[in-house]
Amino acid sequence: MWHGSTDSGVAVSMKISHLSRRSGVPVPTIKFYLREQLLPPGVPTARNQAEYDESHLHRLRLIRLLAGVGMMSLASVREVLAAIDSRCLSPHHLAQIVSRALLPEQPAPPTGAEAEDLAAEQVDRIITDAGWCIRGEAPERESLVRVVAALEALGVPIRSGWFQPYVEAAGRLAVREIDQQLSGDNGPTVVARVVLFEVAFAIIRRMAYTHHLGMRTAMDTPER
Amino acid sequence: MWHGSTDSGVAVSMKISHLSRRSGVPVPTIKFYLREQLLPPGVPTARNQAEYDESHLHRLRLIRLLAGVGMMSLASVREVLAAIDSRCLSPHHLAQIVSRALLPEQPAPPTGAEAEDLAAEQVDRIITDAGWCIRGEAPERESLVRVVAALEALGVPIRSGWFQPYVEAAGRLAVREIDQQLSGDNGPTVVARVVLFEVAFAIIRRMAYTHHLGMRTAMDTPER
DNA sequence: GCGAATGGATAGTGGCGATCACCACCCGCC
DNA sequence: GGCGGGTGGTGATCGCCACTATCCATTCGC
Repeated sequence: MWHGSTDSGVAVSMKISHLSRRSGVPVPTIKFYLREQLLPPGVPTARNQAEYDESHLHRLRLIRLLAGVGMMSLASVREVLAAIDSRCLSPHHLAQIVSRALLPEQPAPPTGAEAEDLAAEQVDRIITDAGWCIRGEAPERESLVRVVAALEALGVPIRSGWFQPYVEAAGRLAVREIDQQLSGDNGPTVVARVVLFEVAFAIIRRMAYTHHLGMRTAMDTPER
Repeated sequence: MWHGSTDSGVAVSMKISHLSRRSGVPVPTIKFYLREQLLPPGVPTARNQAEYDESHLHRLRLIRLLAGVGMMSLASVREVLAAIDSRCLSPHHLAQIVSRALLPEQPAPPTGAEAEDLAAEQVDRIITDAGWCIRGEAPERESLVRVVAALEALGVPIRSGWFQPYVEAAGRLAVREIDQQLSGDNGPTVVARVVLFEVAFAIIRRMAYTHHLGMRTAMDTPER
């Protein structure tokens, strides 16, 4: 596909077109990322020549991973990259930043504050029942309040304990994931792991859903 | 908030401004949705007058739910609404359509087909191990293959059985959700349920993650 | 009767993620 | 030595999307 090139060789440095070929990202887009400071500049060898290395390739791949698979905006990508670059962050803090960058930042729709408060109460109960210490201003809490409010507006009663299985499952998976990455992972790897696990589980969930729907409904598949 | 109005009364019909007030959606946007055929036209009473009813309000809320909470494009919203309107679909088929509308339709990045095949093999093993019957062309499978390929490119080995806990958890939750909605739900309710469950669990997962990270790292929270 | 609201239609906005165009320059190769 | 294509840097431009804005003849409601 990339007609050979030095992909498996010891190419410690390359020009932009080479970087483009190895990453699959078009040259103008790489230039754009450079301009946006998502990608650090290469080391200049002349007025209009610069050399890029493996680190640029890795970062380029990471950007495409975050934006493509993780569906982050470039602004969020920038934040995550900044977190990676500031080496003073533990892998765990880093993971949390990524996790939060993954959740949609809805601009707080003007929902009636009445139902909102009731939902907030429910959410708080869920959180305390779970034994979690989540701060009140956490973006996760905000989002969940909105969702619960919507559920209740729909007539789905959120009895206490309703979310128990979800909470338990989430807890188990979280512990597992954290254990997995406790070992010596560097910044980018932690980030990529978090994103990919998140997305992978969402897909698996959908697969399970589809399968069990198929089980219940013993019919031909609708084929879209 | 909506200065009283007939929100709790028996308003079977209303004008566009009333619809706007009760839904919180600005009039121009409602007009836009009407133009885009996301919202059916009201019953005309004169050349430039039409009456809207509760069904319009519900649909409007559903549109905002799908687009806002579910983060669907209006194109996907349109598909889902069409599925609701074609009454020949079982709740299960409907749920599946929604579930698929929720997953991102990435335009298949030009990844090397080599790693792709290897990942496809892994994914197939995961699926068969889980005992699921997912068709090879299912969009879920496609997406998962891409994610697994990315994971492997990152050096995260996907041994067989690695995803076991995920698969089991997903299965349990799926069964639970399907059970919940087996009873007499109408189209819109099924759709809203699927979307809200999906989003809610994603948030709960993130909460669990944050909590357990906090447990491991007994430090002050970074506060973004 | 008259101001405000309505429907219908066309045009415009703002943000985002690239992509194009241009240009001086530099490298490799004949 | 020269020439053709690649290179960096920059500003402009594009396409898409989800809305908004503007206008106008009509019509409602008081």
